[in-house]
Amino acid sequence: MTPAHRRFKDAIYEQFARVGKAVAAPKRLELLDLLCQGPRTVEALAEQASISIANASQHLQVLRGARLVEADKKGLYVEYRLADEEVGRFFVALRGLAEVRLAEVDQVSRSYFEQRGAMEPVEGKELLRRVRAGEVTVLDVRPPEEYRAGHIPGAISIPVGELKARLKELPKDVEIVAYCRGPYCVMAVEAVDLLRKQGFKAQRMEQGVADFRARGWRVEGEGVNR
Amino acid sequence: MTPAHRRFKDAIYEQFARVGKAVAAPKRLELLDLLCQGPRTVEALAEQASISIANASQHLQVLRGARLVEADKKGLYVEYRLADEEVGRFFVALRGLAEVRLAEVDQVSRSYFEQRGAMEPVEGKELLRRVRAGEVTVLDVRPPEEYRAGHIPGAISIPVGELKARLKELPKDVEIVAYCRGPYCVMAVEAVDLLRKQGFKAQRMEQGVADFRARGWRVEGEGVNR
DNA sequence: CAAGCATTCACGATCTTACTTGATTAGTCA
DNA sequence: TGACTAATCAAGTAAGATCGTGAATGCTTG
Repeated sequence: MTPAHRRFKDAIYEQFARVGKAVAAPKRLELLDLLCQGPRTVEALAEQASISIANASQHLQVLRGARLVEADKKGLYVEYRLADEEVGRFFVALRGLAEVRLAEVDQVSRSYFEQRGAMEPVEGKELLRRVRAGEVTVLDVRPPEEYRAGHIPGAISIPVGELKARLKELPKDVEIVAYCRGPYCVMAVEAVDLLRKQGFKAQRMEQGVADFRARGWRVEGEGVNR
Repeated sequence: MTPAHRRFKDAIYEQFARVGKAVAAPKRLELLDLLCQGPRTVEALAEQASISIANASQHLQVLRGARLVEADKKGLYVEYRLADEEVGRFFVALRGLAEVRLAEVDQVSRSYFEQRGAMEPVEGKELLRRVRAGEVTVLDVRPPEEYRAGHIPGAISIPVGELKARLKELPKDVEIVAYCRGPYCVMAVEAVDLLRKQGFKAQRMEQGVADFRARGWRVEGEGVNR
């Protein structure tokens, strides 16, 4: 017969493990990362994570079972979103722990970004300071829905696909800092690439809105599409 | 043929999931929690988590594979410890997320603590303030190794098993605040129970050293048994 | 009411994980 | 050296997870 305190501990850690299990699959982490950018339909999530809709639906239900995300019907679509700001912070913490502890994260991203000629010339901290102080033009290159769901204060929105056609909206003389979904998203890398070739002074910022929120910094335009 | 950016994303999220998988099993979380209190041998961990030694060893290797813990041989024993303070903070964050999001955590612990007559009469914040200000006698009822590996500044160490025999070491007039491994550990509950029956003014503090570290507060006697 | 569509459910194939038992390794101490 | 011991490894089983396919659900719109 198991003693009561053992049964209690087993029950408690089993609950904790619900959260652990929810973040144990790579695809669920990718979905969570996408949801950190803003709410989305199942279809959009499936497409952006490159999985089938049925599969996405199942993963989302696992996440919902752990109460990390919530869903409600918006007309014909079901819209999923993070259940709580705390979930975004937790995701950023997990990602940060992986970055700190797993050398492979650095290897994988280094090999990818280097082969694309992406570099880290400017000090991250100094760049963040200038962004926050409004000393540079901040450019959000994510899809417009994500910009609407929340963006860095003062940023202008030009999706990376439209950038080439909308270059005239950008200043040639002041420095431009482009950002996207976060350190492992490539949209801002592409944007900076293009801008530099066109003679702009452009930098990439690794942080996205999830990182800003996790640091307790202000994010503009939240809750617009609730 | 999968595009390069997809392969990159898959590789990155797979790395993140290593951390997720490591915290997906209840027993591994229990081991992690124990290791937050201080380094331990495989045998001690197995016993305290109520699993076989072989099983504990395997779980510990999973944790080590995710670089969350480190091990080195100390004479006849292998001593495991957290790889990084960040790991302790991550564990506290996961636990906190489960507490906030999962009503079951509250239910399970409430039903257990209530049936033992444990209560939360004092405001947690006010209690913490008094502990940090040194206005009360702080009592650490964990095993002495754990006290040695790190304890709340100014706390005195009397393991819960020895408490009855060592009551004379405690003051009758000033308030005593007992703590143990954390909110889901029952040692401090027992201690407070005993103390009150003996006419002491005793309170239980839910926080343990892991919580103090996670808040960036000072912990005394760290690294003594490295 | 019926057609259309986004999402979920159900089932099965394949893979992974947790845990046990028993053997093996690598260190200690007489 | 040889008995002893902590920890790991290896193999097997049972349970659980991932993901695809195709059918079912339920809302919306004509």
